[in-house]
Amino acid sequence: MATVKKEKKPKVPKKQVYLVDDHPIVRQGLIKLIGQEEGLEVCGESGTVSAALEDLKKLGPDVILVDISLEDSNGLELIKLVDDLGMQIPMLVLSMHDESLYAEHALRSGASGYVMKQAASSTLIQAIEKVLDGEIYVSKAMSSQMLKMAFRRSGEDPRTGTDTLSLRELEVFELIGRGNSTREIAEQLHLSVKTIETYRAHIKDKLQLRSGTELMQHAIHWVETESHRIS
Amino acid sequence: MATVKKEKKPKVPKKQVYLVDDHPIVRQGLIKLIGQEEGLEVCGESGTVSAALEDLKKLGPDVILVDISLEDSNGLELIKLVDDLGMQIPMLVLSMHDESLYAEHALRSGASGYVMKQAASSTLIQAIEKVLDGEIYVSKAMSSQMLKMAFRRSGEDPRTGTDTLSLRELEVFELIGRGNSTREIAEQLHLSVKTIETYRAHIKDKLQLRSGTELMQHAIHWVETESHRIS
DNA sequence: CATTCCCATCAGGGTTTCCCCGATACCGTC
DNA sequence: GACGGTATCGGGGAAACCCTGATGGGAATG
Repeated sequence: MATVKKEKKPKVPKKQVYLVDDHPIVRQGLIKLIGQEEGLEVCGESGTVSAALEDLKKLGPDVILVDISLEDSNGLELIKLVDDLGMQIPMLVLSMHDESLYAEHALRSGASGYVMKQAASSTLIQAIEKVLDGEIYVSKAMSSQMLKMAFRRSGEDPRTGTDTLSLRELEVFELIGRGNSTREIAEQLHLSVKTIETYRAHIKDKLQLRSGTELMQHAIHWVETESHRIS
Repeated sequence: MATVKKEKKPKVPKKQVYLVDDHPIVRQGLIKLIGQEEGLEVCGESGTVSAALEDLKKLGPDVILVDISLEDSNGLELIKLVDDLGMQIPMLVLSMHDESLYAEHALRSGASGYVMKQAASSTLIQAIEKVLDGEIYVSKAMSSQMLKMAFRRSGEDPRTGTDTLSLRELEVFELIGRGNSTREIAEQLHLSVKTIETYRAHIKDKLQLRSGTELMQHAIHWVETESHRIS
């Protein structure tokens, strides 16, 4: 089914878009939204990493839209897998999660862009076209922040901002992420509360976080996603 | 565009659907999805409670689709407001949040149904038509669970977990998980800081958490994982 | 229909933590 | 040997937390 209306002049073949999102309703919506565009067409969709991988080999789309949270795994895992397979397909992350928490991870995993679902639908279309042209898309606010980050550590192995932290700071960061309070950390490390407070301040400074709440959010997030491959 | 085949006889006027969702992309998708149906038509949409209330008075739709998380408030608040205004409009909650956490609250607030975004789009259409007929829609799993709950309403084992939280408490819990401070939450909900502190205390109590740090840890973890788990 | 229970909202006052100012001392390194 | 980074602490005010209340409004129970 889904016979396309004006099939008569296929001189410019439509770019094929593949969708990966665990919300069928959102998928259906995206199909309609993208199908409305002149140069775009949805060639397939799924809600799981496994189904997506199968489809991708068969369909060979021009661009992939990936949600972060999927039924069986994480969208970033899919992106890494596709990237490792050597397929040269631009991938755009479409997520309701906050950009500041995921965008950098997404790009490092191999994505070409990040769009929040809070964004306007025109933004999504723009982003798709940008990554189809081989460029990177993130919001303006995000790109300027990432540029700042990139400048201050030019030398080393670029991971997250955590690599600018000193050993002690990293230790404290991890303990924060595990749910310890300032006092508990001080006791655990046999240090003064004041010292831990200083570390918190330094970490916030280096990671450009505004409040202690934000610090905690990032610490917990980091512990859950990335601490296992460091220690 | 999208000229419907048999438009010549509008003897059965289309039912007017109003959308409230804070994700523009999802809204666009829903418009296309619903507009595709014979008997349905989207007459308006917004992402905020205030805008929705204005529109509703003017448009008088036949049914309202409401997301839980909105830009300025909570979808259930909107439902209560509309319910209190005496408008006899069936309202259907459409949310990415787990049904077991919100469905009961939603129905108590005055909604006629609850559909998760993880559901198939055909489910949504069915649900819309059911509530248009004046009936209640929840998933089969949910309805049986609610029946069970209703039967053993003798105040036995107090359930532990997020489902013991009241509406306000859930709201605050989620805002904590999104990295908001107490003051920020108070401002966002137009409440006193003291009130938010009370909620935090209640949440800690109900969830058996010891420190505010632990509360935050759980809230952040919940926000990050809850959106893609289906029970 | 009085009682009880939960929910939503807020206050007072003491304790703890956060945050912005420091400080000292130990390192390298250039 | 001046400089920058690290590790360690402190003072003091602002903010958040914690405990103990209070009020009013529903819903449930008897």
